Order: sequence, then C-alpha cells, then structure tokens
Amino acid sequence: MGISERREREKAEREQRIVGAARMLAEQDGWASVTIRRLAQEIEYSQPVLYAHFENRDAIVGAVALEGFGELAPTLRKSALKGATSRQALEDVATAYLEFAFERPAVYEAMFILPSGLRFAKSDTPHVLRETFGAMMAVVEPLCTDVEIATEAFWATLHGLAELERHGRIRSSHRKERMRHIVDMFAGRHLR
Amino acid sequence: MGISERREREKAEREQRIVGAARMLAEQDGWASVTIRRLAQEIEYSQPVLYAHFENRDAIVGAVALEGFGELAPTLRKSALKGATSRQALEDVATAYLEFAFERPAVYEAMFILPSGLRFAKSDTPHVLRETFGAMMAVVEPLCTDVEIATEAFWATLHGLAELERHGRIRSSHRKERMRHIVDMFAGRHLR
DNA sequence: GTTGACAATCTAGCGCTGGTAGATTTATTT
DNA sequence: AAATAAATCTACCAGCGCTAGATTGTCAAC
Repeated sequence: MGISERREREKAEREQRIVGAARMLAEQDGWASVTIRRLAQEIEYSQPVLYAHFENRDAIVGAVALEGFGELAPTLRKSALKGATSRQALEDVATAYLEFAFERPAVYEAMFILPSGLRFAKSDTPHVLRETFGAMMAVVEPLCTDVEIATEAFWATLHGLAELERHGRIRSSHRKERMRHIVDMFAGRHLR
Repeated sequence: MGISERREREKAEREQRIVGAARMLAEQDGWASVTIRRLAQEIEYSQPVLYAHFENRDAIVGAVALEGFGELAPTLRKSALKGATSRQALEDVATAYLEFAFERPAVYEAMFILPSGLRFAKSDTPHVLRETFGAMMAVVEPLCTDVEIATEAFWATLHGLAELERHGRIRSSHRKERMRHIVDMFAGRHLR
C-alpha cells in the first residue's frame, strides 16, 4: 500500500527540514542558538516531534556534520584533479579544505568540534567520513612513505590552521604565507 | 587600616577558590558540568556572590585559561633548553605542548577552544599569552626565515594534532610517528 | 549604648534550556 | 459505527545563567 510509503516520504522530508533549519540557524546565529524549541517552531511542530527523528540534540548536530562530509569529500576530490604537479594538488586540496572551513564555519564546527555522536576511525564509520580522509590521503600519497601518518599530520595541520584562525589566535592576513610554508614542507620541496 | 586589606585578601582567596573549583570540576566531569550553582555550592556561598568576582561564566573560563598559560609558557621554555640540537629543542617543545594538552584537557579547552573573553594578538593581550607564543617562536627561529609565519604554522600543527586526537579523529597509537614526521618537516631535515 | 549608613550576602525569581509523561486528536481496521 | 493504533500536542520536570530586592552583618557617629 502506498499510504505507509507516503508517510515515510513525509517523515524523511520533515527530517530534512529539521536538519536544514539547524544548519541555517547555526550558520546564522551560532550553534548555541540552535535549540529544540526553536527548530520545532521553524518546522511548525511541537518539540516532542523532533525526538521521533533524533535521539537528542547531539544527533541533530551529527546529521548536519554528515551532510558536511557529504559535501567536503567531493570538493576535495575535485580539487585534487586540477593541479598539474603533485605539489599543486596538495596545495589545491589544502586551500579547498580551509575555504570550506571558513565559508561554512557552523558546519565545520559540527563536523570536527562539537559532540555529534559520529565515530571516526572505527568499524562503523560512515562512508562519507572515510571518503573525506581518502581524498586527503590521495594527494599526500605520492609525496611520502607512510601515507596514513602523513595524512593524519596533513589533516591536523589544516585543522589547526582553521581553528586558530577562526578563533583569532593567528593572523588572517597571513593565511597565504602560512599555506605556502606548509605546503612546501609537506610537498618535500627538499626532495626534488 | 588593616581591615579593608584583610577583606581584599579574603576576596582574593575566595576568587582563587572559585577558579580552582572550576578547574577541578572541568577536569573531572567536563566544562558542561561547571555551572555557577555548582561552583557556589563548592565554595559554600550563594550564586550571586560569584558575580562579584566574575562578570559571567565565560570570565571564569578565562581565569582558568590564564592560569593555564601561566603554566604552559614556562613549561615550553624549560623544554626548549634541554635539547642539544635545534631539532631536538623543537621536538622537546612539541612533545611538551602535546603532553600539556593531553594531561590537562579541560585547561587546554579553556585556553584554546571555549569562549573565554581572552584576546589574542591584540594590544591588550596579557603577557602570559605573548610569552607562550614567544616560547614556541624561540625554537622555530633558528630553523626558518620568516619566524612568525613558521611559528603560527608550527602552533597550528600542534593544536590540530591535539584536537583531532582528543576527539578520536586520528589514532592515539601513532602519536610518536606523527610527531617524528612533523618535527622532521619543521626542522628541515632536508637542509642539513 | 543606640542609631543610622553602608556593605556583604541571601532568597526568590525570570526566562530560558533539553527532555519526557500522559492526554488528545487523527487515521485505520474490524 | 466501534475499536484499535498511530501521530501529535499540552503540560510538565529539573536545571541553567543571571538579577532584583529583601535581609543580615559591620562599623562609625552621636
């Protein structure tokens, strides 16, 4: 019967509206202003309805984070293709990563800082998470011996840059210079 | 008159008790459990008393953060002295930084992640903050041309390592290898 | 010693939060 | 049409940061 199917479709739509509203509010006024009540108001349902979709507030953050990974992974993949040299590919991916972090700070926060219930580097890690790591690994791979170690280091550096700059700890005015310095190091300017 | 002096002394003591309690609670059960009510209970006063010491909750986080900088800066300075080579000094400082982050996660959080009202890289930046940056700069300096850029990059990398590992994004089991990889890069193994 | 001023401190409250129990409405099946 | 099941809401809980206004305690002047 098509009735239950329609119901499921409607429920999925509503869920998407919740995630969308959370993302919009977070991007607009920060995650602190994303409350269950506010979201309920936004989708025009009462608060308890939200708990039929998500176990708790963290799970909503997690849903936004997952959306974010779904966008970041292909973005990085594409950036990796343009560059002629492997050094250029590395720089392009790094730049794309930081651009993502600065343009969608709230989503980035959900992905990497806030408690979201997402599990990394575990057996049940969602595909998009692995895919994001894989995209970074792909550009690091031709430049080193231990790929995983190097990728973790590369990622950590990018994350640190994004976070310290977002919090005003380092000078936004020197983003480019820092990037060159770092890419030079990772690309192993010394080896070629 | 000694009375008002005694009062000031008592007030300063009480303030220290607040900061100490905040730090302890945060280290024990996380910052979320550090509430004004809980702190008031801890120092055996009513809630409003806390507002005679701190403007708001963030200011308490800031006080803990400042304490943290007061400890991190000399720790890094000392680490910088032991090593025979400049590469060793860099590694020692990096190791000390990460050790600090992992052993006092709550203090580290207050210093670099939570809103704390502290202002970095500004004219009214407290001395201990500048001193912390200076300690890192000192070990980076002999290894590069643009010191400030290199120090920001070094710091960002350490911060990224600390954060990603603390959140289970990268494997704690490979901390040492990552460290070697990174120190090698920053020390410019290629140049000597 | 008593009184009045002032500071220190507390009680009680506001509007908000995440989360839930139980009533009520709506839809489906018999 | 009546009974059952699902969807949804109202109303609440305990706790939060923060504050207004009452209350207590301290000290100086008379």
